[in-house]
Amino acid sequence: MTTNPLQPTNFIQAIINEDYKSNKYGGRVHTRFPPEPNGYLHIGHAKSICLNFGLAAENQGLCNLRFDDTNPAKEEVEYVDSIQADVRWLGFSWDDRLFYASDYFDQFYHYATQLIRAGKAYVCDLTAQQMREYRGTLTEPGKDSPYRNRSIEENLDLFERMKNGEFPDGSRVLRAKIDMASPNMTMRDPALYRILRAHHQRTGDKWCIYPMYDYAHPISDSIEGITHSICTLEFEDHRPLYDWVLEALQIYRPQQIEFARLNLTNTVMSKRKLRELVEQGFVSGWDDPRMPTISGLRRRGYTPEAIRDFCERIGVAKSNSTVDVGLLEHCIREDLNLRAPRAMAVLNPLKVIIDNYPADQVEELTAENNPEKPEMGTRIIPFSRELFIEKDDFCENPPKKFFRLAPGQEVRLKHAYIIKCESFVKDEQTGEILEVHCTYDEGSKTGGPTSARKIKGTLHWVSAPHAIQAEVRLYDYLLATDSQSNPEDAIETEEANDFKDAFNPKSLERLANCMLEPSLQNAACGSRYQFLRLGYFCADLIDSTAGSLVFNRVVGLRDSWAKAQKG
RNA sequence: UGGGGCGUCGCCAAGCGGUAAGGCAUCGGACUCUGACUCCGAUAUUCCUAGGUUCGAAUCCUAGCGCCCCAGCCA
Repeated sequence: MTTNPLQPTNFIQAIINEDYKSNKYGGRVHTRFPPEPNGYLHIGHAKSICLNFGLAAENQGLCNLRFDDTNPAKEEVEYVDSIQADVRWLGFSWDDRLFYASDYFDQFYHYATQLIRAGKAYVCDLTAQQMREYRGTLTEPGKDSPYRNRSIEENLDLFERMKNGEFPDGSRVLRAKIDMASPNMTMRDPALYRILRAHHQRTGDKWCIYPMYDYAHPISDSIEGITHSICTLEFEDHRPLYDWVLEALQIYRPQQIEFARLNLTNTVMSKRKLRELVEQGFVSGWDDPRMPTISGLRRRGYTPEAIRDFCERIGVAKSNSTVDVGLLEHCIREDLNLRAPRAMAVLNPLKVIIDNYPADQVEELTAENNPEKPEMGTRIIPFSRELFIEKDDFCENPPKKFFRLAPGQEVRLKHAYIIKCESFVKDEQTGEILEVHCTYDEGSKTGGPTSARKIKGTLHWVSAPHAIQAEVRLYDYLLATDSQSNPEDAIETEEANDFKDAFNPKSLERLANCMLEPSLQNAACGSRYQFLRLGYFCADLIDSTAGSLVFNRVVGLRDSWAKAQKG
């Protein structure tokens, strides 16, 4: 109970504030997150989770987790487990309020008989095909089912026999008696119960009739004392039915509020499409780091904090929108910049030999772990005569403003010395640069007498004899469409018969021969680092082991040089 | 030609009759032993269009236009 309404941050909070004023729910705020356990949660669900749990928390209210398990044909325990893990990982708690719509099956049944007694529901024997024909079209009214005026006694008898398994699947349904001529298709005597012999993961074979969403949802909300039942826009047309059910039953009435679901550029967000990617092998699973699923983002290296921040920044409204994935990337960079320790890793190694450095000498250099946070301490990095630098950091014929290594050019090695490129060895057949020879300025070591010299470029590097070889996986967008410059095309491609035509064949690039600084040897699975000048990387939760490290690139650092080169 | 929604900067999004917040992106510049971070500055005389009401409109009225959703015994 709050006495000072919050400054509304979105239209739903504004409604809550109004409800406080009118004392609609006695000052209570009670929401729920009601996933159907038929797939993995994705970033779109995260928006809903943050909204529901967030609104409850900010208004000193409660939020339930409720599985909408009314269709056993599609639902599996694997999904209920993953959903709970994901919600928890995102940082939300439902305490002891974990519910299942199936908890209420007896109650639903009882209420249904009540509707029949009130003359508001009837058993209909029309086939699915016939029902479709009787329903009419968007512009023409439907016509009454010939079974619409059965007696209450007959309906009661038939419904009970439906429950008792006396009729085959699909042979009859229980329907609400509303209005076959309603301009709202949802109100044309919608089905409330169907006969379906499917084993339910929680109720087993107790039932052979299962309630429909439109019937089960309002009652579940009512039973749980939900105040604000938040759902997505496509249910707007269902709101009159939601209200009708509760009104007909004369039970407590929550209010349904709809908001626009999240769409993200360069990816897909429907469970159907995500499942296709998984089942047809486009990705390795629901948790493939390219997937916009919570488990995929987690494996990629995203933090719950970044995802929550993202959900706050995108806002909540009713207009269909597609958020630029760049905002998500911004959120994880901002979070990891402050938290991730730095390390040096070379993805595409090029040998550098410091000709005037003693062959058998090894120095232990000190490097800060995070310049943003001195309290994160320092670590030791070995330096020796032979190093690896990034192939991209050397150029035989450098373009203007190339502040990296090139013949005759000087560059600073991070935490170490200033070196100068004297010569290089090139494979004349392939044109590949094989090694680069340099000399170093002995006094230029970090902290040394000539270290303050102005040098434009600083490179990351790894001591060759000390380097740890590792695999690094670079990810790009799932869909290659550039919806920014050509939104129409993107939508067409994505919605085409086969959105997979837009699948980005370069969405995964594996680099097996990367060289890491030795401090990374004990990187724990899931630990995140900023590889200097490259981006943020996360030791893979599944494939990385001490003997064979595997890092995923969470997101690259912003790169104004690359951008300038392109433009 | 039915019903329900939505239309404010490239992408999100505030605004609710008093003279266009903020974020992302973009473009300049400063700083820099990460071309990162940070910092400074720029960026809608205009709110889908056209009329109208008003001293005053993105906000009210009228008429259009555009986009999304609905004809599952899915959710």
